[in-house]
Amino acid sequence: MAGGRPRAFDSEAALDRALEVFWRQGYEGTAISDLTKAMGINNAPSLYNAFGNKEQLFSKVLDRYADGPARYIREAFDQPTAKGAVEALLHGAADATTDPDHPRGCITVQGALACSPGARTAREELTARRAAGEAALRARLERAVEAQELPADADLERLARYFTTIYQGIAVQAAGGATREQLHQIVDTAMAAWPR
Amino acid sequence: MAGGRPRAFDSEAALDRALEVFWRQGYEGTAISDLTKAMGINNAPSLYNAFGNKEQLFSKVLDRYADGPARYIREAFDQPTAKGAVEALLHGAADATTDPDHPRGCITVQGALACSPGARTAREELTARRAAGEAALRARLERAVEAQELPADADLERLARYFTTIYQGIAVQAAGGATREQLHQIVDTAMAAWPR
DNA sequence: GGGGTATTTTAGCAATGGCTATAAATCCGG
DNA sequence: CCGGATTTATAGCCATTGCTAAAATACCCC
Repeated sequence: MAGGRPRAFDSEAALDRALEVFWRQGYEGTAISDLTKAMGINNAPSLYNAFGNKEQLFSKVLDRYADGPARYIREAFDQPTAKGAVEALLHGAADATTDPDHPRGCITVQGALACSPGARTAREELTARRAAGEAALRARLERAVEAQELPADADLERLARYFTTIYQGIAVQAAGGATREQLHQIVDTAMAAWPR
Repeated sequence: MAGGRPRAFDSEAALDRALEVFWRQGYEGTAISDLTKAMGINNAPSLYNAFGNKEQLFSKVLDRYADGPARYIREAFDQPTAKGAVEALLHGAADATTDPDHPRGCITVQGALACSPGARTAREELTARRAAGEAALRARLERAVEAQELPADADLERLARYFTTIYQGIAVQAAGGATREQLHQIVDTAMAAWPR
């Protein structure tokens, strides 16, 4: 078994660059040439060889996003209380969506909200990932019922959907230029809906 | 003064069709050929002659949106109380973003959240219109202070931004497939933040 | 029916879209 | 230094993008 000609670029760094572009311009607003340029790849075939087609690259980029800039989401669920978890999630979103080192907003929200039929797969993937986030939050709330932090008759689906809506609204606000402080204020206001 | 050859299509009906397409596919996901097809115009020059270029058409479409499917927004502010106005606004959004006669979501949110540099003007126009909505809500809250519905020290900017965030979150939820009932529930939950 | 006006029609341009066949280059093990 | 493996490089395909010049058509008024 031999080795073959080595990659001329770092795969993970290239994925980070691709993430940046998709994040800023959305799936449909991103051309392959935008990607190769940003990723430091001189030619399209190298990109296709390494990451598959545009859809497949987008999917890999979303994984990278979840493990990188959006890592705080999973970590938020590790908070000792569900209320703390939601606060960590939303304050984390306020920070992440206004991080000067990244595009504004959340790629899961703005990556492909409305698009042509040709981008349907990408849109559906994002929809599924958003639904998965909501489900994860709901699961965290269920643990809170078991721990008697929340009453047994709390409407967890409703709560999870509400806070997910806050999250997504924050992402839109960030994309529109809201400041970090303003977003944190929104979170504080939103927490008024926490069951008492 | 003469008349010239008459239009072969109804301008307002054509705008409604264009709205539908931009709403469903976003600014960047919509091709001129998509528009002419949907608008019942056989050729591009007729469209350019009647509505200007893509950006200008998009702007006209947004006006049409505000006067049509999104008319409920302005009307909501006419409610006798500010709380009633916010409720009318958000419950109206729950209905409008899930209207089976229109695409899901809100064109102001999903029309151009993240896009290529070529769509910058469209994105900025949408951002401005969202900011205008937030400002209008804030103005309505100011009237409520004058009417002593709200305390003089209420943080109106914060409240307006919070409910705007709810509105935008609802739009994302709707685009992702949430049901009308679920969205109304979100509104009820969100109203817990109303000052007491 | 002719003049003036505004529209539609036809045809197409230059640029870009995603993607790929083919060939050259660079590695490893022997 | 050769053979197998893998990646890069060159070049380009075909469809579509937003948009437009030029010509043909249809109306009103006189």
